[in-house]
Amino acid sequence: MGKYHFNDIEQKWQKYWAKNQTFKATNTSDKPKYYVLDMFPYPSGAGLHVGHPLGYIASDIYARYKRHKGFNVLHPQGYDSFGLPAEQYAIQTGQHPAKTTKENIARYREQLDQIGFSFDWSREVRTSNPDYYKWTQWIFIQLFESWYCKSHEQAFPISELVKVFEEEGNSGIDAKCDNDVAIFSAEAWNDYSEERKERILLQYRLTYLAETEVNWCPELGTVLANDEIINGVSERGGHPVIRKKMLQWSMRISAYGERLLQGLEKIDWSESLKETQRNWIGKSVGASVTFEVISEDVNSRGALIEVFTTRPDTIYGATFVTLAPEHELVDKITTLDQRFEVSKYIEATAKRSERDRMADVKNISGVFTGAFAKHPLTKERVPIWIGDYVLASYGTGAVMAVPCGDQRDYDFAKHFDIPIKNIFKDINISEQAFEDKGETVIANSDFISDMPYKQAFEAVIDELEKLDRGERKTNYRLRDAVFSRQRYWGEPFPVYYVNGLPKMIDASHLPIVLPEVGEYLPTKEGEPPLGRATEWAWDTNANRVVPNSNIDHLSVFPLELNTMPGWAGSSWYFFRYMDALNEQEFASNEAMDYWQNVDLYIGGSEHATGHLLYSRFWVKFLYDRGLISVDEPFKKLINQGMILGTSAIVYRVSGTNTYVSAGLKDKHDVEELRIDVNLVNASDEIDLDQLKAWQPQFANATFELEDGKYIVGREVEKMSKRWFNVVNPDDICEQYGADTLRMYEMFLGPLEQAKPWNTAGITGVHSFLKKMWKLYHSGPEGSFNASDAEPSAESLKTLHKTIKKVEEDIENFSFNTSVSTFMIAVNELTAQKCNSRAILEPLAVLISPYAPHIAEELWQLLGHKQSVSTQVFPEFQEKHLVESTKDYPISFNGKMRFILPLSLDLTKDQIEAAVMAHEKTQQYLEGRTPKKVIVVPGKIVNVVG
RNA sequence: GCAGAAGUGGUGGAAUUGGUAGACACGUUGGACUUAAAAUCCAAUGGGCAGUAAUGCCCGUGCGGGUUCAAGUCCCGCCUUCUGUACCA
Repeated sequence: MGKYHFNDIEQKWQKYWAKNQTFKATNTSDKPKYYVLDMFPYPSGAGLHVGHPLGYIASDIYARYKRHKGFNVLHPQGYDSFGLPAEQYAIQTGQHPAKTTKENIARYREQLDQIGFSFDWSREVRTSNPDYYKWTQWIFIQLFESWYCKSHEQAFPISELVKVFEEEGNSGIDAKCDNDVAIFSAEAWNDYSEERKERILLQYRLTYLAETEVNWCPELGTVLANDEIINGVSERGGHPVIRKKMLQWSMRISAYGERLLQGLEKIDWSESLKETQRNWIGKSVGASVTFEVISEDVNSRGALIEVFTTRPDTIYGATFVTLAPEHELVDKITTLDQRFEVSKYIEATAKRSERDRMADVKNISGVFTGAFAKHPLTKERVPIWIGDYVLASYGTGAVMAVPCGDQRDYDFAKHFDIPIKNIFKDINISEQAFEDKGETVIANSDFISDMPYKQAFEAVIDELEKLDRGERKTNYRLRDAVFSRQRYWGEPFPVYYVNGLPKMIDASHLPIVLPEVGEYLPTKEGEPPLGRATEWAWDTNANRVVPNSNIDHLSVFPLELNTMPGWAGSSWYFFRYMDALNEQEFASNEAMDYWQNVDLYIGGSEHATGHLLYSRFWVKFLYDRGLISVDEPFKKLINQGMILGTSAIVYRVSGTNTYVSAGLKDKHDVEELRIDVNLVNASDEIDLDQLKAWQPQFANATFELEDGKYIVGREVEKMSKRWFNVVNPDDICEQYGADTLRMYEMFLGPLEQAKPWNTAGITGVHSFLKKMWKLYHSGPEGSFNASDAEPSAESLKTLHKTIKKVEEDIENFSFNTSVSTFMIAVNELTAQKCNSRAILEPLAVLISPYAPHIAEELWQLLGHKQSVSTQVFPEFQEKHLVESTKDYPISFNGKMRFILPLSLDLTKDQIEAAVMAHEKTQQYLEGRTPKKVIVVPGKIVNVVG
């Protein structure tokens, strides 16, 4: 006894919590609810590093704090366990991904438990478990069975759409659907074959099968989403990505563009994150304008080119039209004599990957089609060009080029010597385009001349509408999300094909379980890995999966070979926690009505345009269909900053096996190599024996030392296995304990800030906990000592200012400063020789969110039978400050402040300045009484309100 | 280019509504204890000047201006760094 044995204490209490299910949340309670969620981890083979728990510690502190405040807290955890790394490991080793995933999860769980989180593990979810992905498949079916009505801005069942088609046809429907849907009458619809009806409905469904141009990564053998591509190469592995057309499932997220944008207004997220989503949605308001193709050729005459512009006011400056190389009209309008040039150009751009195209944006390239279009207002003939600066995927894939008002059009026109017409009054455009709107008035533009931007903008659209040559239009950058992946380790689709048409399996037969395959690679024919499954066909009579050999296309049909992307399972998991064991529904209405949505969500900002956007989309959809009662998933969101690694670098003299210490590297031509940071001590010195044992290349190397030491260089970068800079929490827990780790991670700096991991300061936090222990063990030979004596006023003041500060810190998520507050409190109480229960008890409760294990132990020593974690702490509920103002004689309620001269040894200047200030502010103070006075010795009295 | 965030000691970082800048911690230095080391405890620690000393004065929050009795904090103009995004018409 007497000494702070953190390892014993921590194990003891972790066992206690598990055994007593201390943190199990109930779905019914008289208490107010609070839902604290972490972004669930992908269980990678490398295990947790010290960066992972940062956000979990913060949310755990908040969850524990809310329990003390009297809330019924839901604080669950689970695993996002489908994903590429397990699959790639399976490809290399032949091990089933389910097996490695299970092992990795076991390791994660062990590491998480060791840190003492207050998770309710009875609600754990794993996205790769059939009883979970059953509901992911179910939601997919709901999306398939829905369409989006733009006039109501809401999703409805597809059956209602069919009813309208049967009665009125589709001309009155304002739906978010494919662009090329033909208009039909009710009679026509009723005469269509079932197959044709299905094909039409597919154009309306919220998830639909379509030939889409996708980002195909040959190396990974899969399709990637836009946000999985960084600078034209795959996020994972950095492999090149090319564009390719494939039949894919897509999600009509574009239907929700406006609502996803509007919804940002009512949620408490950081401004930068909201801004990222706004940019991603990319709303721009403008007009669509139609240009008619004029040519002698009968084929192309009268063809209409639709362009989108945000600057209809500049329409009189349009001197040509540019099409994207992939534009569908290119082939049709190109004249005979330009045909060779055009096809050569298209071939050349198609070969270039997106990456290359992005890499040389400076190079202007394009080709003339030979065709002309009629300007809708001037009726003049303008040439039609093709240029790869126009993107097929944005707007209509065509632009009206206004060289005087757009720098890209300007550069293009200069390069190809196309006329530039100036339509801005008193603006010189001989050097560059004039892109500021509203800075000048329009000139040289018929009826809109002399109008300012806004007026011209409206006038042009009105005129175009009159001529039926354009209309007001809002364009979104947000594109539909491809939902098919050519992978094994993901959710199978509940889909089979009849004559190439997709059919949903009835929800009562879910889950459709991932089949076994011999290998996890695509087939020789280029089919996804599920193409290797021998038992992967759907028997519509038996309603079960049967061997492929039974396929007869009469009652047994092939199943979908793609799987769902990683974001499928993570887009709704926060509802599953509310009722994780429910076998009848994805969660019961009672559970969802009680928990509503996530009050506090903590996770990394890298999910800004992926998970966080898709989740909002699915939630809005589920809300539309009446399946849930909230339309935003996460009320408050905090992005914890990344903990960076500090890599250690050795310097090898080029072409040799000699390594020089960091101070000598400038004298040689050296290569930098990263070595395991665990071989280096706090003063950057390597243990050479360990290094030699670490990798064979160092065993026989020679080392040039400085002062008998080999000093490494340092580089702060992302913690990653490949930089050998990963620090595991296990070692820290063993050496200092979980409570130290928790407090130290908080002490490192503001939660949202990225910061390098550095163990240098950890002893400060650790010795604080030892001092804390000692405060409660002030008896002989360090024995436990608490008295029932009245606490001193001084100690009460220390306690209460600590309560106040810690509460404010937690509410503001500035956990780093509370650690300091605790240190000051313990120092003060130690100096006061305080051993009063009235102080020691609340202090233990107060620190328990941060250092739960030591708090439990002290709480028990104080004679309590119940866990400190379950205590509702009244002092947290009502601020309860000992009168700290009694040092100050005056009290004051107003917000004004004034300054007076106080002591006689002020200089004449000081007195004059102060008196002047006093007089100036005196008038504001009429009728007010000062609240608090700060005395600056010998100088000035400062009165603060 | 656009958008967002941030620049404070040797280091990580504190600083309510503008009110003693540098809390707290690391590191460093000195001291106590010890045969010694570790551990622990105590003291000093932004820079400069004056003084034996207590102490006093001056300068200091990226740079240049401004508002104010008072600016790390507010305003204007720059510089730098990080993060996201980008031929978005």
